[in-house]
Amino acid sequence: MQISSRFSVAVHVLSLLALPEQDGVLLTSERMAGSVNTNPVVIRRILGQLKKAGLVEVRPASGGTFLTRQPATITLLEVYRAVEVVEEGQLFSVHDKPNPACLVGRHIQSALDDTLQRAQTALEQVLAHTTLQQVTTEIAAKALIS
Amino acid sequence: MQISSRFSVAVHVLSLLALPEQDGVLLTSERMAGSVNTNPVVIRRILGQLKKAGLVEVRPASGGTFLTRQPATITLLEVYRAVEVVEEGQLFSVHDKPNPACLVGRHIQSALDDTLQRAQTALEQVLAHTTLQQVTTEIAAKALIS
DNA sequence: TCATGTTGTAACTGTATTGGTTACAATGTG
DNA sequence: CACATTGTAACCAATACAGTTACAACATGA
Repeated sequence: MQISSRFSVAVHVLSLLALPEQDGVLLTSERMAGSVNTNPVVIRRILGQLKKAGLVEVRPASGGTFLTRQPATITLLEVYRAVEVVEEGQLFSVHDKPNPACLVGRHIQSALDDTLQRAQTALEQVLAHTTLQQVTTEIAAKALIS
Repeated sequence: MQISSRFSVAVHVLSLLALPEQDGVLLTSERMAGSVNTNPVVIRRILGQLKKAGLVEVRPASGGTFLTRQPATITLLEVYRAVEVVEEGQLFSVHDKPNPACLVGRHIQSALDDTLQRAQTALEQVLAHTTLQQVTTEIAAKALIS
């Protein structure tokens, strides 16, 4: 089981928006889909989520999408949350309704919960400390040496 | 998307094995299923994975399952790996085949990879530092105060 | 020896999520 | 007012999961 690629696609899309456009052409869902290599509707769905989270402004009809904030102030955790790949605090699913007549069944959930929560938080903290700018800087750096 | 409950069920099962049996009755898949509240076949499938990982010994036909190691030496990371809820290094799925003709498309994967790997490792390290014994101790503690 | 109970697996089911696709109404702009 | 684009709904195929039935293999103990 894997975390949906919606997250990586969202970061891809935001990177496109963060990097200087070539020749001022508008970034439509069609063009973004071309870079991601998927269908424009998939991009629009994700843009809708990013818009709802306040990360981008999408111009309907006329086309064009823009970041509402500086890349340095956008963390990957915000993106991760925006595309709802994982509900808050629900990365691990725990079997429900263990047998309350059993010592283990009665307490396993709360006994595990603390550890699972910490594991999940550890993952999210790494995302929280990575900004969109770091990603685009990395992309630019790789472009130079290759 | 969530990480399969196979993991929490496996920890539940191992906790049953780690805690002193009542009256020396053998722990069959049927009895474990009763505590987890699921089907015995689900338990046997997971026991098969734990056995393959060398964490338990299962007596065929006659019944009965036993830990092969002390609970203090078994980490939740081993259990997590044993039940294969997530392939090694594959917690995040990244869209494949981004457009190589695009600057972002060409470098997004490797630019993201480092961060995602660190996020995943952070999660696994929490599991690596939690032992089965800690879980059963927690269960026993909760049983006392409730 | 043989009946019993258990494990190990295969096969099938229903459910949910995902990513892709078609279709089309709504809409802002030139 | 024509046009390109967005925003959505609807549908599809693929995949994963947990549950279930069924049954062969087999160790034990009567």
